[in-house]
This record gives sequence, structure tokens and C-alpha cells, in this order.
Amino acid sequence: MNIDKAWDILKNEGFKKTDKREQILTILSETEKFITAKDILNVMKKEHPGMSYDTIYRNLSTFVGLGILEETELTGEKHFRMQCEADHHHHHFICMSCGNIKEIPFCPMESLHHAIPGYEIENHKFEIYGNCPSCH
Amino acid sequence: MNIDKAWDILKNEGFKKTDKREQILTILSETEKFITAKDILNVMKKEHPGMSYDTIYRNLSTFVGLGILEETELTGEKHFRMQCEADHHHHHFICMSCGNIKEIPFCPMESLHHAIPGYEIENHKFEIYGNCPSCH
DNA sequence: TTTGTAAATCGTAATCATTCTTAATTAGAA
DNA sequence: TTCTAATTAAGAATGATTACGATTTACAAA
Repeated sequence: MNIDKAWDILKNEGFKKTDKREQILTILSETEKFITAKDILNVMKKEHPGMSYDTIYRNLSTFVGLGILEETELTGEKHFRMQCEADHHHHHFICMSCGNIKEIPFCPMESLHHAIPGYEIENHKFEIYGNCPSCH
Repeated sequence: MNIDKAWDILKNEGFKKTDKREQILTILSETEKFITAKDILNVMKKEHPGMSYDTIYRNLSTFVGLGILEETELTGEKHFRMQCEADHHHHHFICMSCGNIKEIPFCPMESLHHAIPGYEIENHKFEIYGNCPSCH
């Protein structure tokens, strides 16, 4: 997902264009990694010293709700990154050293739908952690 | 895992037998569900009004470290339950209504080891959320 | 059984991420 | 330009978790 597409979605849903949102999206689109609200605040404080956590959290959760960002919980903190452009459902390998992401073109749910009849599946989480080739 | 086996492990590692630990283990062994530190405190406060959170969190993390409990993050809170007895690696379906657990006799990693050469896999998370047959 | 000592617990304060509140500001429509 | 709802600032509140000094306890050894 790039910033333009994110703005299309936001405009479409009636959200206003603000420089804070622009900056949050810019920061996120400049990295592949999952980053925290604090990471974003630290960058934004340079230009806007009186930056509020509330602004960041509120916008991050708006973005997640609109499918602009994806969210995961790593070591007790929420982490965010741009939603993948890929049109197919997939999962991630997350490098614990450098934080980089590799897309896993595979979803275990496909083979599982039939394995547990009677169970209504609403959601699933599948993530792999370790070290990427350049980190070990 | 039953309480006796838990005590074997604790004794073996040089941990002392205390009534607080006994009670925490008892509470956990009486349910199949993932429960929180607060759930445990609420029960224990009846007998020990001056119960400390520190005691519960410290012991829970000891137990997790020794493989007596397993831990997961649900809606921002750590949840714990007794480690499964099963000798084979497996995953869980977690019912979002009643909290009950169903064992999934299937691990997606088996088919994945070869799919990402060069990546050193250290850990993985695979959980399915939804409603169990009696809840929908 | 008594005693010594490290481990465990208590009670509370501190910390950390996140959310809430109210007032002020701002983007974009009319 | 003006109006209005959306957005933001600033800081307080919340809720989970951890840390800490003082006290108590388990248990091994005398």
C-alpha cells in the first residue's frame, strides 16, 4: 500500500487530510518493519515538539480499521506497518534481529477448514519468528 | 499437566513448596481455559485478602519458564493455562464466547520448513479464534 | 528440635502502554 | 469568508505489569 492509495481510502470514508496523518503515513511507508506508536512519536517530535500520543494512537487505530495498516503484538507492544499490497492472503516471517519481514505465501487455514467441523472460524494468527538470512 | 508433575519440576529446579504456589496451580488445573493474573487474584483474595500481585506474576512467569504453563496474549492481556500433557506438538482453537480450547492436531510449520530456506526459525505462533459448536 | 539462611511474600510504589477528557484549533464544505 | 464537524493538544486517568524494601517462611543442617 502506498500513501496515495491510503488517501483514496481516507477521502472515500470522509476523513480529512491533515499534516499529522500525512506524516504518520510517510513514516510508515518508509519502512518494511513493524514499528510502535512510540517510534512514530519519536520521529514526529522533531518537527512538532508538542505532539500528542492521542493523535498517533487514534489515527493508527483508524488506519487499521480501514485496512491501511496491519497490526501485531510483539513483546507486549502493538506494532504497525503498511498493509501489504498483495491481493492474496498470506502471513509473515518476522526477523527478531533486524525486524524485517518476509512474506509467507502459505496459509495453514486452507487445509484446516475441514479438520474441525462445527467450529466457526472467525480469525486466525500465524506468525513465524527467527533470524533472516542476513542476520545469522 | 497435573499438579504433582508440576511439583516434580519445581522441586527438581530447587523451588520451594509454598501454599501460594499450590493454590495458583490448583486454580489453573481446575479449568481448561486461558485465565489472567487478575482471575487468579480474585479467587485467592477470598482466602488471603492481602495477596500481592507480585507473587502471582512472579510465579506465573516462573511456571511458564519451566514449561508448566503456557501463555498467550488475548485482547491485550496475558492469559495462562496448564501446559498440555500431549507429547506431540500442536495448536489451539480458542472459543471467543466461552473461552474453551480445542486442540488442533496439526502444525503448519511441518510443511513450511523447506519453503523459506536460509531463514532460521526460532518460534512460531498459530492460533485460531471463533465459536465452538456449543456457542453458535 | 532449633537455628541459620536463602527464597518467597507482602504492601505499595513505580512504570509503561494506551485511552480518555476538555478546550482549542483546523480542514473543507456551503 | 464563514460555519461546523472533525481533529488535535495537553495532560490526566486507567489498567496491566514490574520493582523494591521490609518481613516472613521453607527447609536443610546442626
